[in-house]
Amino acid sequence: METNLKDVNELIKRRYEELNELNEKGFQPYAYSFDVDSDSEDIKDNYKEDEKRNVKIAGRIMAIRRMGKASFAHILDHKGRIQMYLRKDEIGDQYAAFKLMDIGDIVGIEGYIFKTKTGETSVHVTSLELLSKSLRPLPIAKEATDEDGNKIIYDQFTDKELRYRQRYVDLIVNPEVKNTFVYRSKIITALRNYLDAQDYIEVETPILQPLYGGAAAKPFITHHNSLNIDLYLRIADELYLKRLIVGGFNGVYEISKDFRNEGMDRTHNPEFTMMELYVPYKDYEWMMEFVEKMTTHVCKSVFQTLEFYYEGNQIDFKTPWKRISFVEAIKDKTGVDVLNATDDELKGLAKNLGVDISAAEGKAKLIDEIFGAAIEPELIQPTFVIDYPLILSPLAKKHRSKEGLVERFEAYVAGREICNAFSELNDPIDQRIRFEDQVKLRDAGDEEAHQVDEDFLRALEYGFPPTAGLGVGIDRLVMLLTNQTSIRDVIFFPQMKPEA
RNA sequence: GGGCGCGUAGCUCAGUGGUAGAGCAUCUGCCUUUUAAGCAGAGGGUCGGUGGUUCGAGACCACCCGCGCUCACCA
Repeated sequence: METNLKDVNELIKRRYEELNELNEKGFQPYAYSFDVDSDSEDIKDNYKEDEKRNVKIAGRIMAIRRMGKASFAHILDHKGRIQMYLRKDEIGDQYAAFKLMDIGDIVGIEGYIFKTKTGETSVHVTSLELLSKSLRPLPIAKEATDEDGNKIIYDQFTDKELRYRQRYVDLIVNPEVKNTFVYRSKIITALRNYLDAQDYIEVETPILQPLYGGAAAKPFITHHNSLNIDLYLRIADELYLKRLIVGGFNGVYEISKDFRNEGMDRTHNPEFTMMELYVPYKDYEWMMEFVEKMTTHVCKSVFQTLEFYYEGNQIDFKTPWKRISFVEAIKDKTGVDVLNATDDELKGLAKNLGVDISAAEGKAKLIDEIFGAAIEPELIQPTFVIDYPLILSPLAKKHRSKEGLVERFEAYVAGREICNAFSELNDPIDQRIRFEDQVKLRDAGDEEAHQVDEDFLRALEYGFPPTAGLGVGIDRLVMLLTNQTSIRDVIFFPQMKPEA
């Protein structure tokens, strides 16, 4: 047997030999199709003692117990595991073929449902077909059930590096991983359904952008060959979606990947999923209620509850959520009015809070750091933090009555931000001033300050209706609702360094 | 990027200077309701990599690679 596999070991070599033997005996090891008419869950849920219902199912062999002329095996399909029972005297040649099958092989079976002596609902196989021969050994774990009915898993595949690099294997052998991703999908579907039901339309805007904006972040840079220009991978969708509101849409949203060229840790992946929504003629007050209603819809439709458990905290999403003022919250906690404090006072406060102030150069960042250290960790139950300092928010509209503030809110849950929203700045003259202030910050060394987007300003100059805008970090929302502590556990293929 | 930790068989892990181990998985034999099936036997290793110390290194030292946790930055 020839193979190109460099790392052929005994186990893999053995499987190639079996593959050959199957071919020689006339068993096609890679089938074209198999008609399935049931699944493991249906079989277990709908077993009736007095009926030998016939079923056809397909799945991956996960455990084999051979006893000479009869065998038991478990197969895993998209719903779970089911046991099958095979007898040589009933399936003849196919039993010989089964001897050449392994854990990991994908098979199609036909048979009737029965219960074993020990009470496990199983399929008594009348026909067995190999659908795909597996050539690599799975990191298979064994399962048992203890006296109290708890599942015990032996030698579970736990190596995080391998699990992330070979997610396909992780998904096969760690069923709860699949669960989390099914929830992720359902959460996004629920969001989309809710937005569609309000008649907001889902749109697509450029990922490759000549200028980047809509957030404070460092971009990835790429190059277009025939135009011979550098382009940025978007860090946010905001500025393009607002152009569409200028264009006259009555509410647009986009669920998409954004890219930020920054550090990676358990809450940051270089590419991540954002949902942004813009609704004309509304303000941030309206948007707060919208966020409450949308979150309620997602929680109830996906999880049938508003109560969640996350990192040791019981979270209750019942509305209305608490609202606190950004500036007042800091003042109440520390006695310092960040709006009127001098730079030295802010630095002193930051130092007292244990903030590393060498990294936070500007006043805006200093204030942000202070909030992060003093207030954020206490925001366990859903809380709207409202009315941010203007200098933190170059795209938000000035507060209608409070000097130095903008109409902006972030919702916090379990000490983490889950969304960011504001009454959008629709005054093109003010927007230009804000951009110019950003340029000053950039010139002063703030790499994450905005660039001036002249086309965006031109769009505003045509007339941008008053608009409420919202951004939701989908990965973090999924983490919260599925009780995952690492973003890598809610992204199928998290960014990794190349394999050595 | 800094700090701490980890990397030994397909998987989970022992092994702190003297012949590379265990359980599961794999292979051979027996076994027609088993279920971590069982019984008897067998094979399987570039101990992440490269240098060094030593009579002798999986272990000690240096550097490198990868991963995890954490701090910094951010969402």
